[in-house]
Amino acid sequence: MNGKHITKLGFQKKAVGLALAAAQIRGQAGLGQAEILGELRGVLAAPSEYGGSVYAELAAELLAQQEQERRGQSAPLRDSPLPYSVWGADLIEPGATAQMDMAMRLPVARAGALMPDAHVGYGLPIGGVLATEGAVIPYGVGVDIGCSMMLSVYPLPADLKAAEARQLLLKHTRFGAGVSFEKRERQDHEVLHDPAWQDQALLKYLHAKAAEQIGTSGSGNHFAEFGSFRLAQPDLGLEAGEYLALLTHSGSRGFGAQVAGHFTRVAEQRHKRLDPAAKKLAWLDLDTEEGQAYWQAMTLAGRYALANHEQIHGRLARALGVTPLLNVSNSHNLAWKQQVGDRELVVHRKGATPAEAGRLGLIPGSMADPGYLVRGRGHAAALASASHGAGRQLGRKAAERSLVKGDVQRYLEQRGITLIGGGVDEAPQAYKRIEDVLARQSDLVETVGEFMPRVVRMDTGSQDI
DNA sequence: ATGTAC
Repeated sequence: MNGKHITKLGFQKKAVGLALAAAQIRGQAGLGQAEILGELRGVLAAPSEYGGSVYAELAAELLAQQEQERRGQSAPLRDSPLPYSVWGADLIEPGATAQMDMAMRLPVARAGALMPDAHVGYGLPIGGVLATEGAVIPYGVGVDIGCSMMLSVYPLPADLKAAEARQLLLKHTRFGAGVSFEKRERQDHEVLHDPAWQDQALLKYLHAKAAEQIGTSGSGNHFAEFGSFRLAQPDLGLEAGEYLALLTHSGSRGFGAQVAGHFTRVAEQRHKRLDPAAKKLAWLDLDTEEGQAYWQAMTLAGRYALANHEQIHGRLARALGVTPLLNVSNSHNLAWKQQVGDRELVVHRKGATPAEAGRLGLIPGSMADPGYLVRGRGHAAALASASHGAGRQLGRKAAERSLVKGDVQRYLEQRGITLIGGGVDEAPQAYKRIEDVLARQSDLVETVGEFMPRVVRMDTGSQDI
């Protein structure tokens, strides 16, 4: 008798172990394998009849699992989507709108909005904002949980030599999938000592990876770049003018990716009868153990991602020998509990910047276009959100197919950009014009300052620029 | 996004 016999009967998750334990006891009582399997079949068919037996614990777990399934299946999709507001509809591909429509048909959906950088993603589109009640959607947060931006403005003129900036980035940042910091370079951080790591087997398991990778940047659209930050008028305690600044885009690395993967699978298991078109929008109820576990892991991944930025900025500030005048950061892949009207809802921002009234946020353009420090206006219909960047206008493969390397190189040269790494799939031409995107959301955020990249580091793409 | 499943 082993786990395979048990799972073959149809037992799942925790029930497998419980069934094995009960089978062992029955075996010791002298029953044969066939007899035990027969009894287990009986328990599976009618768990409520085995309350007082050796199978009591197993039966209770099965009943709980059945209840979970019923919950997930109790409310079907709405026939039509709840209404939601769209910013910059002329910039948004139909596929992204279709995904948002689907999200607004979920029984747990209450409100939503689509930002002008929106494009197709898994489940919820990138640039999608979705408020649910009592439930959280792993793919409503995204694969890179806590993906975020950080800006440091230094008390230095914006004339750092490109060669020096390049050396600093090469020495103090780490890019690439799977990369970690060398053992002797590794730094500790408060977040690694959070008691939450001990609360779940998954988090315990992922702690070592998190400790190895902290302070790294990863791959894809993540970057670290020196540039000039321009403040048109005095603000935030700074005089108007140009400053040297560092802008970074990073996330929760392998740790967050595995948390996302795990809980997405759990959510999909819970909603097996959900319309296949909404499969990637499977949710977890917050009043379940799993929902709470995801919330805890997601929150930890959000703080871990910001800790990555802190270490990147800490290393570079030390190397420059300066203390920043200003440090701003924001997550743009996360869910928050937020008061919406008279209810507390779960607001998912998947590639959307929190933009409550007065709150600072960072909206990057591309490796060769300006990014912006913005101040939120707290627009209610946008659930106090804005775009998280320019947004893709070409998918990665489409960019590699259609963009000409010489055109990309010329674009960088014309703007005086020094690039380390970088792939054609991340070329400026693969993104919407940041000016267009900002123009469509002037009622969501006001511009405070402009950051122009000068020396940019990214992971190497499959096709170098 | 990650480097492929506790």
